[in-house]
Amino acid sequence: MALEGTPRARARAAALEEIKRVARAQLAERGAAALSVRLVAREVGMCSSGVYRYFASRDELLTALIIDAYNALGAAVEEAEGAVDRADHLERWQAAATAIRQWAQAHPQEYGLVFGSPVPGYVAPQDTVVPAARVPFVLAAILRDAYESHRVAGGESRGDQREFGLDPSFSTSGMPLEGLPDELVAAGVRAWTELFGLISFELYGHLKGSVLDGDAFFRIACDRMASTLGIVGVGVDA
Amino acid sequence: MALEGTPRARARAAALEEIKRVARAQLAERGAAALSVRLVAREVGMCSSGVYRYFASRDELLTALIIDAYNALGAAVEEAEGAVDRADHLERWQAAATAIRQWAQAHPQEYGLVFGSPVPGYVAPQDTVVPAARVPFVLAAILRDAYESHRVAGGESRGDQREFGLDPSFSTSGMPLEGLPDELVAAGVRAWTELFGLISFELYGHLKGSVLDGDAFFRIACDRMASTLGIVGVGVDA
DNA sequence: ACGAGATGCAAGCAGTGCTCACATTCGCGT
DNA sequence: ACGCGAATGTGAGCACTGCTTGCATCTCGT
Repeated sequence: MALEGTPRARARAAALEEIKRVARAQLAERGAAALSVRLVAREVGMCSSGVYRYFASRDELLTALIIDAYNALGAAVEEAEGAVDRADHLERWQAAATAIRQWAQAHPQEYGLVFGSPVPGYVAPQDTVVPAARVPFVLAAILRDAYESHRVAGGESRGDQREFGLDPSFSTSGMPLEGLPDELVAAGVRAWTELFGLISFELYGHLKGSVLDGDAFFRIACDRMASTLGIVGVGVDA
Repeated sequence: MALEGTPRARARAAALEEIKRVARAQLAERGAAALSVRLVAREVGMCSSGVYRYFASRDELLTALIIDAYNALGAAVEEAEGAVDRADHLERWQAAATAIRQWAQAHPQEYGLVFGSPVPGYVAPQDTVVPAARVPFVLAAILRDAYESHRVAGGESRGDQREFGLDPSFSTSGMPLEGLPDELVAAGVRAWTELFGLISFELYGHLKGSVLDGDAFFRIACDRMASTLGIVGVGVDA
């Protein structure tokens, strides 16, 4: 990992990382709209136009930060979920969900960059799809493991995902969802959206006045979601 | 309604509305970040500094648009839900949910302004809370009506909303939720967040690759939510 | 050792939000 | 009916932005 490539390439990579580091700091404390190339340049110690040797535009810099954010969130979730007994599916679900929420609260601006309203004419480049899939992948794996550990005869995928509005290529495109009943996959997607809907609503203050103890509400909500998905704790029979 | 107040006041109100109209148009086609006071001023036909007689800052103009957006969404939902047989709770739920989704898709930028990531240091002023409550109010009323029409003995609120993380003042602050079991109120809040989470995810492209037929998926998801909340159609016994 | 390409700089363009001193104009109280 | 004061619109200007371009410089691979 360390010191690979020519010195030139290493210097370039270092500068790139330094710019992103400074940009991330400014993003965190001033918000995405206030992120200024000139300010970043000043703080990095170079002329504003120098940054354009590394990022063709402000948008491209933002895109880099988005990809980093996806990866940071993905890594945090993978680590938290990976530290749990594989057989305790409920705890794995709770760990993953809690990790998402905690990361969001620790990095609200980066979270907003990714899951908030996209900036004006912004279209997500292809580079984001792999990092973006890391969290759904973790959640899907929990769902599949839980399903397989309590599998009962029948209830297989009936191949009519379209009835649920699902994309037929979804279950076969790397996501660990093969063989799961469509109904369950659809419920999983619903839980996924609820998870992020809840976290976003809480983060953006829409729950002010209705939810007082965000921790408690979130924990219970996750419990209910897991229960709906047939995800149970260790030592519990289906 | 028409022609109230002094001529001055009417002229001012007209100018205010005209500015908001133009701003809303620009917001719709260029996004919130690109909304420019100078451009609005030009299009309205006055010098850029003139608009500052009406809005103290760009942020204040945006806030006005946010309030209008809340009210437009609220009105759309109220109208759609109000056109349904009062006794058909399931259809009322579907109508309200569908109205939210359709409004969001018809006004993505305004929706994003309200439910997306808040701009940098932005804090929602108090003026937004009443308009913001219109949609939750409609949903809560459906939930209450459904509950009361199938009420069974017991299951009342036990007064320990805190256990669910709920705000004790929530049920008694105008929202039509008095007397509902805490568990049900909590489930209602969850459905509320799922609804907006789903709409946001779809609108922002996070479901690309998993959901193919958004209409179908949304309809089924709403069905399941309603079912979880005990909201059933007319002529169905509890 | 040298040449080429990568890197950084300064100046500049067009645009932004916002302020301020200045006209004008309108309408309310007398 | 009239005059004064407030409300309204103007234009210049400040400090900032993203981004481009021509030029120098410096570094690394051959």
